[in-house]
Amino acid sequence: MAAVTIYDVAARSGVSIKSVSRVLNGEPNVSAALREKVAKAVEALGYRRSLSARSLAGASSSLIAALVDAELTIEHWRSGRGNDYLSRLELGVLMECRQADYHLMVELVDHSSDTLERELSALLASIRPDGVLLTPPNSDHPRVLDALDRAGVNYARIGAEQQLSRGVCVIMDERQAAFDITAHLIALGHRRIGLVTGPDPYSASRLRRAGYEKAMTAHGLALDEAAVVEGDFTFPSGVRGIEILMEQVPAITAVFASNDDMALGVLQGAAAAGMSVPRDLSVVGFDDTPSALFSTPTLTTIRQPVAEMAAEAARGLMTRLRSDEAEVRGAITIPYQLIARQSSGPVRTD
Amino acid sequence: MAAVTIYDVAARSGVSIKSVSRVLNGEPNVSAALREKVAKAVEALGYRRSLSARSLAGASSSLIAALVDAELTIEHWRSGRGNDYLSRLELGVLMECRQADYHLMVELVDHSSDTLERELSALLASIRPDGVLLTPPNSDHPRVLDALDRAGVNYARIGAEQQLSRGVCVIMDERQAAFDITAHLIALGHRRIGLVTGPDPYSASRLRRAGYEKAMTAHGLALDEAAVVEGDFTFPSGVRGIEILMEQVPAITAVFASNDDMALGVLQGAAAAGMSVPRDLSVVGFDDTPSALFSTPTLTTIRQPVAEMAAEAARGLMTRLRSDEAEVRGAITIPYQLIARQSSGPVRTD
DNA sequence: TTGAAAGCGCTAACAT
DNA sequence: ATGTTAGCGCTTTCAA
Repeated sequence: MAAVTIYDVAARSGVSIKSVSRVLNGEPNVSAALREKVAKAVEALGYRRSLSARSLAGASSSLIAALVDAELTIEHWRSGRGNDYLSRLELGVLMECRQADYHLMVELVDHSSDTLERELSALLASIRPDGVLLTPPNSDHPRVLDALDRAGVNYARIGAEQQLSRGVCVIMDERQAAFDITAHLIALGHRRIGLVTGPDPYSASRLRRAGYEKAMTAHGLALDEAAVVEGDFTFPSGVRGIEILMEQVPAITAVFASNDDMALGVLQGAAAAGMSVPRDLSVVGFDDTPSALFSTPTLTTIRQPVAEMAAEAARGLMTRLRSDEAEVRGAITIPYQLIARQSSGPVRTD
Repeated sequence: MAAVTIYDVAARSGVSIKSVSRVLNGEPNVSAALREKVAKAVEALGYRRSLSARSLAGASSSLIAALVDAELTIEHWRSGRGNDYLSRLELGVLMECRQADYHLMVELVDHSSDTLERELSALLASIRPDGVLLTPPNSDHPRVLDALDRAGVNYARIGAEQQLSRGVCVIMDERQAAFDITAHLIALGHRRIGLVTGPDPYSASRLRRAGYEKAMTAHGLALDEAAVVEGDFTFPSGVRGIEILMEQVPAITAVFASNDDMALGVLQGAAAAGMSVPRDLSVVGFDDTPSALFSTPTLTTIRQPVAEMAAEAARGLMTRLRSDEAEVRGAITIPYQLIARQSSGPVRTD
């Protein structure tokens, strides 16, 4: 079971280990004959370069570390749910890693820890990834970015909002998307449109609210404080949201929930109150989670191409790794899509 | 930016690198004073052992590789969906890795490749994980197991069915669960119960079908070939499933779909056909995906504690790694839960 | 175009 | 209880 090493390959092909290394790395100045000999020996022996030896000796580890928020993860773990966002994200990254021959390591990072910097630099010192992939909320966390900068490691930020010149940023125009979906409701004749926002610390919450407000005022509609309630991105908070809204704004005909889970809650709350969607109430969400397709009625929402964003981020990161931080470009914006389904319809005029 | 090495720590604390190594690894025969000195130097320098150096020099890499099916992943990636099962699984593993100071690497493996063995041994030769985590369908793939055995690497198998003495197996009693949920329908008075199965290659499909059949015959109900249709675990195949069933078995009053996605499809198909669930038709699924809670009506199903299974698998694997394969125990069976929601009700008797 | 030799930062025998 | 010395399997100078 002794592993096949570069020495075995060198011996079998009758060349030096350096030559083998050259062939393996596709370096120039190697004769075709030598290349051929080595390739044959590699094939015959089933040789594979050791990742750890390579990262120890060389400058690169071929490792991409995805830094996932611990708190969020633990919460999901507790409730026995998966994380659709993360799952899609990982799929995207995985596909790119496979192509570019990188390996993906998934690490938990507690963004709310007060020893955050220490933990991060410890992690980086230990695994020495070539690049780091940041997911929300870490992608917008200045202390995280600072720590990575200090460690001198390249990173890509998915769904970032601020300081978009730092790292490879891949974003979606959340504000415009929220504007669009609100405008969609207005186009259907709705005037009294409620909003169930997400928690304020999330940049997504703020941006989506801004888009909603912009759409309202752009169409000459008044902003009504009573028509806005704050949720926490969970299903129950959506149920509560619509209950409050119905009380505060009895004439309400449409609701924009800041994410699908809450929109689904709104759907259920509306049903419980005897309202028929979309006849009595139009409901729209944001994210296009799988459930948006399975709900009754199916949910009008914004599709966020998370996997694509992640793939783009990974690609950007790898490009940067290759070119040694040569090119510095701005954020990459990925297009979203407004998916009109059954939950939104023309305002009732009886 | 030069990395802090064990030599730096040794120099600062005035001891040899071996002593530092001893302290770091918690080896015996170290005086408290020395331990103290080293700890201080480590702290002061912010020293972290290099993963690659450790795995190169030592016998262990502190790496767990999760082998995820490429085909399945690519399919999810194409359709822009996440994979709830995998997501939950990963959460469970991640929590354990964090505790035991292992790192998780996620790798795609194409179980249908005809160079499967080569790819696997190449992967193992390259990253040299201490242990491997197998997810379905790889966890039941003899060629995969053989390749891992040949490489001499320990593995845990999640959701395995066959040869449960190989590796650390963590399973759920799918057959019994299917039996239970079928019996649940029978107890509600249903006699004509349809089954939408999953694809045959999946052991889960076969086991669930077996449980269904056992429950039927155990309660003196005839097995009707026409009441069984094969789906492919997707939502559309559920829609098609109920369409076919209604045609083949007009008197049908209940359907057991082999997973939730298909059950949700059945729900939609039934609604499209003007049937009210559960008044006209009871529907049950399997998995308890998030959507099961958001559907209208909410879905009666079997809750599979995937995260727990994965955590248990990881724990078992790590134990085995520690004890050098000392203990050989059988499969670990994790309890499931029948969750009765709105989609199943007493048979209509008018 | 090719090769020899010196590390990379650890662990592991083998002293002491 | 502590230290010395080899490697682990590569990449990287530096020579030839």
